[in-house]
Amino acid sequence: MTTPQNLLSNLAKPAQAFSKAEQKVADAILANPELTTRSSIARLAQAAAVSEPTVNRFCKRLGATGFPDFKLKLALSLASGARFINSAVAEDDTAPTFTPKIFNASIHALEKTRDSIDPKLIHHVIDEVVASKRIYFFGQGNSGPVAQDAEFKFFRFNTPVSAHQDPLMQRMLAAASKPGDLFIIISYTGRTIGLVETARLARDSLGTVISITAPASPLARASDLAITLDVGEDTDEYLPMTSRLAQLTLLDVIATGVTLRQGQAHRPHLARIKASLASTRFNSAEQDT
Amino acid sequence: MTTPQNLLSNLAKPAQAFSKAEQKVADAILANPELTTRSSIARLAQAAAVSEPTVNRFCKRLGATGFPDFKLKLALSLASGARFINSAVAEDDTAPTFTPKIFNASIHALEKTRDSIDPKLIHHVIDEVVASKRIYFFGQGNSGPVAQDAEFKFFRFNTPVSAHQDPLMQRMLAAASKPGDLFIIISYTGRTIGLVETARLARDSLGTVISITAPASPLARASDLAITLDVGEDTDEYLPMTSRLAQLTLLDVIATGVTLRQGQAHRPHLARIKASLASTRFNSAEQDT
DNA sequence: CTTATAAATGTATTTTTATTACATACTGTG
DNA sequence: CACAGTATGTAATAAAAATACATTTATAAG
Repeated sequence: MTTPQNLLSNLAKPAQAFSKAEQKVADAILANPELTTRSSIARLAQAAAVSEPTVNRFCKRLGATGFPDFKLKLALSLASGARFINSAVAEDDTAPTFTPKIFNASIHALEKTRDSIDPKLIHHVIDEVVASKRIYFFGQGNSGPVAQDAEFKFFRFNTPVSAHQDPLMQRMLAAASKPGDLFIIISYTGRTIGLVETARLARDSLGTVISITAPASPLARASDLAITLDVGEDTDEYLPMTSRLAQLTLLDVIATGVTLRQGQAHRPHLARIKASLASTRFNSAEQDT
Repeated sequence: MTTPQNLLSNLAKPAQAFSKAEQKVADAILANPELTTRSSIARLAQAAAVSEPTVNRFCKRLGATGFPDFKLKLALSLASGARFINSAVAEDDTAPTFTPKIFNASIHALEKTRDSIDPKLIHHVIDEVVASKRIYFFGQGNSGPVAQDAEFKFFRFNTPVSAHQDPLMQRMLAAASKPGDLFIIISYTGRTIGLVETARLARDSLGTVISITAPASPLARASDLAITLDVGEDTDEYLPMTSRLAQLTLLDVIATGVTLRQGQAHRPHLARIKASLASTRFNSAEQDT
């Protein structure tokens, strides 16, 4: 993806030392950025009540090579929802204002994750999943539901799978592991003592450990493979959730990869699962709940 | 946000009846779309080995008003990751190709949800949450983990909250409800018989029911308030997951709204929760797990 | 296999748009 | 208040895009 230039927030920044005429240009653009992306330099110059070269200089000052390039960058930063990204939710926000902010933060986190994932690593993880005889998903606290979700996702494969949130259960299963057992451990911080110890136990007993966690964390070091997610997290106030979306999507990527690897083999199995759900629905059944 | 034009996928579509020269233009653009957004019409014409008016006509045929407008739209569809959106994961995809596809599908789902949410409805939902004395999150199957996640999220408020996935438990709690009890029921299809009955039971007993579900579904009709999500779902093959991301983010929006409404009041409570987690971490504690 | 006709493409021109060079008007400082 | 130095505008030039129109190419009827 193109580097987000985020022109727009630069424009609005009061710290920017614009000259009088340039400020007029900035104001005119801010008044209707959408329109600006489709305007000619003459039109914008008129709207700002300045001369055309002033507009041109303004564009160059902001890092564009000229007016057309500026319009392009502006359009790009408009498209990426930059309008809200940098602005955290504030005390005086109301539903119409904070709703897009939160969605945009989530979108931004997914974009960031998408651009930072190493496909080779994913490939290796899929290898491990396909090779495994038994899969355990472990998570505690907020990551517990993620593990559970993964269980549903991986249930369609023929490999036995289960999710566990209870630390004692996790520890027992890890200690009893044997080759062919795959432990996928999810932890945003990678610092939860219980999970790190569990990972070590599992490897000591010859199980394989894959973690989805923070870069350079104790858990990452204690794993055979670590998919590290560095989603710049929300403030102290608002509990982390964007990381969970990234984790969930990542697990979906892995599940999809496994599906593709298995090809046609697993499909009858899938059909059986669907059929078993039909009777729990008011007609026109779909696959989810 | 701007309507995604998705020019790019139109370009690649083989169904498009392009003439010989126009096909050359399409190929030239597809060869390097990024570059095209910064090219002049002359440069592109040369790259495609056609005349300039041909390029211009090509642009108009694709719905642009001219070449500059075409470049703008192309840049926009490039930025929105349109490269992959319409292209479902295919049998011959490998990790480097399907990974961005899945992330983009998720991003797209969130964008769609963001643009379809009615802030007034969110406002009402927040009213109900703030007014409630007890909150229950119900979900079955894939939505179970979402309910559980919500429990974590809402735990920081002083209102007692719990999540339940067991149908019998759900039914019992619903039947025993009283005014002040708020049931938030999550179901992608809105057709799970057990959940719809549970909703009715809860309302019969004077509890309040809010659902996060499909538009015009039995569950939506059985609820006091229904937040409907219509995330065009994945194919039959790949189980629905984008809907869950939308649900999760939506719950985050609601939780944020409640936080803002409560203002400073709940903060000591939050601090206490954080302190209680500190000892489970390897130094430098963060808030998630 | 012509030939008429329409569609497609290209050439040359005009119009629009952007940039540059340069002149003028400000701003602040000694 | 004069003199840098910067900021802005004017006018000319260059670049880009769109148009009008000519030519070619394909298509179908005879």
